[in-house]
Amino acid sequence: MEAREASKTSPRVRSALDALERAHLRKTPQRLAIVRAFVDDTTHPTAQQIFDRLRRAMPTMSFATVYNTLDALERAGSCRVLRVHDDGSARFDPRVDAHDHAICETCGAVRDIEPAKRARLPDEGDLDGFEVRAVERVYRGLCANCR
Amino acid sequence: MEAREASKTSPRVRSALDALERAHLRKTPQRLAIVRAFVDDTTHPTAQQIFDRLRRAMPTMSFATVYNTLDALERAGSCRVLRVHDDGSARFDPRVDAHDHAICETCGAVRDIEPAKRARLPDEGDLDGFEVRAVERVYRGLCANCR
DNA sequence: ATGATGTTTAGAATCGTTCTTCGTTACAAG
DNA sequence: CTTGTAACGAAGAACGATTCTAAACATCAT
Repeated sequence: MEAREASKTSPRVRSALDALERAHLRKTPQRLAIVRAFVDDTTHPTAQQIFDRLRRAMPTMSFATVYNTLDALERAGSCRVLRVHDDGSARFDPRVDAHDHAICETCGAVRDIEPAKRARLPDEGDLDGFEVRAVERVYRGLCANCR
Repeated sequence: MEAREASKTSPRVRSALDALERAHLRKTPQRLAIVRAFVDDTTHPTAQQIFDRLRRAMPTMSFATVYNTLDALERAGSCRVLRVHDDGSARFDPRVDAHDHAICETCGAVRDIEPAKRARLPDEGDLDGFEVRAVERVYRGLCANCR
């Protein structure tokens, strides 16, 4: 029973719902379902993949709601959008702390990577007045499975 | 007259055409026009922008030909595709040597950045068997104009 | 409980990109 | 030079991902 209770309020689910609250966004059943289906997923799913998972439990769920909710979560600061594939499709990442991504050129899998210790920014001179607010690093290559 | 001659065979134009030849791709008038319109452009244009420039000189140019040619150039190794904007649209970059990009969150401009000296890869342990073939670094922030 | 406001639904619309069909052109072999 | 073959380009239709629209509905502060 403790496990069941914990699954309802896993730390990530709780933090996503708190973020919605802070942003004055309503906690609707749809949003709750999407948060639960997505927030502990490290595979960087597409909106379609999240939608497919939810159809079973909420058959009336609209595709637009998935986009709207992920958008709301992003505005609330508990989700990020990633565009790392050739087709430009959006992948959603529930991790919002600093981290990088490795993309397998063969199978397309996206994996979180801890950033290099003492990673460097370009020399100020090379930035030429540009003010860096965020850094994204993408490693392209072959995952352990595909090698 | 030297200037005119040089403009017809700028080093980048020549290198792009050589690359086409090496890849056994034909040097058609359309491809030549696209190469000339694009190869010295550091603004990372969309296919639409390149198409608009060419309309004047080649009114019959098809939109698909722009994509096909940029694709051919990419396969030939003298162009890269960049997807750094929220809409996932493709930007084309004639620079194929190692460099990074800064994206202005206000105006959307994309600027080439020289990579940091001694930039680091993540620790092998964190890569967990992933074989890195290429690294892309994107800096998001404010360009000198928009600050 | 109630109402103002925010949200969902379903499907249409949009946007960037790719595909398809067919006519044209380049190049090679004779 | 002529012809065959494959590559290429034009035009527009098709496609897939995402966003918009209008109307019905649900949430939450009061």
